[in-house]
Amino acid sequence: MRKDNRFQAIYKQLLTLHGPQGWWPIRATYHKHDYDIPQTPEELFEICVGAILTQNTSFKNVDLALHNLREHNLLNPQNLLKASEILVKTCIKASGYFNQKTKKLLTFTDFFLTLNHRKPLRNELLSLWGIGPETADSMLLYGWHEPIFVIDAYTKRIFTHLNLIDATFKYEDMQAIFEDNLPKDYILYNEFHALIVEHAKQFYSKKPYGIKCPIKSYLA
DNA sequence: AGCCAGGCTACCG
DNA sequence: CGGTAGCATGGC
Repeated sequence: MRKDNRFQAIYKQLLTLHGPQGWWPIRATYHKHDYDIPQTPEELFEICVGAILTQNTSFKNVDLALHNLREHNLLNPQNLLKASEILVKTCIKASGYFNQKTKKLLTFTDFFLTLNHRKPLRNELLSLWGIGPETADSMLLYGWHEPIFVIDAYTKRIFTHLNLIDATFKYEDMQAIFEDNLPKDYILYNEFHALIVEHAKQFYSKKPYGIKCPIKSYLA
């Protein structure tokens, strides 16, 4: 099947508009031209924790939570499991849904330790309570450098607005459209998703969505 | 003062 | 199967 080259063209447009984003932030720092993150097991764990905490939550609030966890030396799987639930909840309070997210973190951390440094399968992540497709794919992409395209609310909003995907498609169907129309490239998927988020924050955060979106005139 | 944020689960018809 | 209430806080 031939590729729809509009997907890669939009990527290039977004990169020109916003510049490299350098996800995933580690210790609140974006690494604009460094795609070799994480570099240590603890950085990998921090990415996974951040992926859970950022569910339906701005990363600003997540950053406050990560800071508290770091202060208490809890960005470490063994220490996190040893800590009291009260302490964990207190640390992550700013990221919202702290009761649910504490349970999610502990469930995930149990599983993380059983990995013994191997990469998890997507289905293994999805089987965990509290890990859905976006969280699993974010971990696999940004943590384990698996070339897998992350679909989030912003991606759906922008690309349905641009009439490039059907709003009724399910997660994996939308993901397949991106992956079928793009080279299977970790760095491309890494940047593209980050650029989508930045672009959505600028042009698709409040209704009516996309009014001043420069990509629209480019496509037309 | 609302509305929104880098979702997921449980439960309903 | 699709649709949606509930979860919770901080920023703007």
